[in-house]
Amino acid sequence: MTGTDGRLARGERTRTTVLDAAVALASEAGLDGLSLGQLADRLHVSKSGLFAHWSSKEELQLAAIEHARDQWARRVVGPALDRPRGLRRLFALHESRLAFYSERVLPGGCFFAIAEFESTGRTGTVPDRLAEVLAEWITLLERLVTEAVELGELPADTVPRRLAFEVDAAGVAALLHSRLLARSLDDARQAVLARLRGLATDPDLLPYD
Amino acid sequence: MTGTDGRLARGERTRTTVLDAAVALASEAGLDGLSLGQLADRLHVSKSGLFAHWSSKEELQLAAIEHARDQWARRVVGPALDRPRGLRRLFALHESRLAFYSERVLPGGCFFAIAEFESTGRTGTVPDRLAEVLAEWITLLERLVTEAVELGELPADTVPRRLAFEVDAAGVAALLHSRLLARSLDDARQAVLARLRGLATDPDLLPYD
DNA sequence: TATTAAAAAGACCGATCGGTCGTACGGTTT
DNA sequence: AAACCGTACGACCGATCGGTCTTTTTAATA
Repeated sequence: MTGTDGRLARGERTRTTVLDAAVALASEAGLDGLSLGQLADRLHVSKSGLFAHWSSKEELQLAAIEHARDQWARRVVGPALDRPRGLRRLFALHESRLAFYSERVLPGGCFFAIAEFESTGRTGTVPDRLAEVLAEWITLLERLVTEAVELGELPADTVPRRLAFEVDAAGVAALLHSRLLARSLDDARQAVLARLRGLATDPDLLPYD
Repeated sequence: MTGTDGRLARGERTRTTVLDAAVALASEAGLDGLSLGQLADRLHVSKSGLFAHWSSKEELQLAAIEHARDQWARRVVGPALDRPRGLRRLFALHESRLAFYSERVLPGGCFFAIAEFESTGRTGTVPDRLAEVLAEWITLLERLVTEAVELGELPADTVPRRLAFEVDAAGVAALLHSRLLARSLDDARQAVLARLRGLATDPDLLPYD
């Protein structure tokens, strides 16, 4: 009987638990401010126990990136892909992103935003991987815009890159100011909604408010 | 003769030099990542020499905030206030902000952006002061929008808070992605320009491209 | 039951963190 | 000249950083 090895299962459980806490901690302090000692304390495990699973802080950082990416795919991208292709899917993606922030899934708001700020000007495997994941995100936004154009729901002269930038910008600013400006999440929703309804060939594809 | 005390003058010179470096360093590593040891090394002074001017790291952080605020007022806000009140001044503010980023005045791009991200969820005099400065900035944007409305250059039903949010959002996203997306600064300019021209009662107040 | 291997702990390392203290230099005042 | 004060330094402190090594615990297998 070798179907489930209790030891490996325990390790996998531990790994998931640690990465959950690591992503949460890093969303506040950044990947750099992520301290192994604090992480161990918070989880009531020993610091050296962490090194049994990741051979260095950098490896844990890389694992945390993958963990955060999975979380984002499941909680933000996934639900949007359930909506019909085109304008509605684009706006749904924006909305589920804002929901991720307002529900305070992560205490710091967003793992990748602070990580991207932190890695400006630096080099290494961590910034490289972050750049890849962020390029993925922008590409997804552009693709959803392009699909809406192809479906005739947005004008043919739309510049997907720029509209994707605008939608993302509202999300970024909403996150950055969410502590300071009470209405930032609502503003971000309204701004994108008004913008998309203004461009749409059929505004009724989107909610009124 | 007590017009200028050489000792005080020397101290003031040192303080300015240190704060210049501190703001530059913090724009990359954040106010938290700002290390007194690294700062001292970079300036070729002793670490304890810094404590002759600021009694703690927190005091230096607060002084750096004021220094960065002065720099922002001089290099970004000042030039915009030279333009005529209304739409032109609003767009000039957005442009000089983007110029601040593209000229790489600070190696990390912007002192306040990373500081705001860093201080999410924390309390203390540093986050409090940061919140004040950022509220100042948003209020300035709102005031310029309101002035444009009062001059009849923007429609009467404009919501200043929301338009200010949109303009700021483009700037924030431009900064965040400036390392990753080559055209982010240009996109931020075009997006706001198109948005303002679309709203303006007289689009000719703004450039064509 | 004895063996084996993964998981976790504990003691410890050099480096760096923010911060303190005593001291020396140099310009100002008396 | 002496007293004074702002500036700056070097030595040093306890705490924490990322990381290593050895040992103990836990669970599956022979």
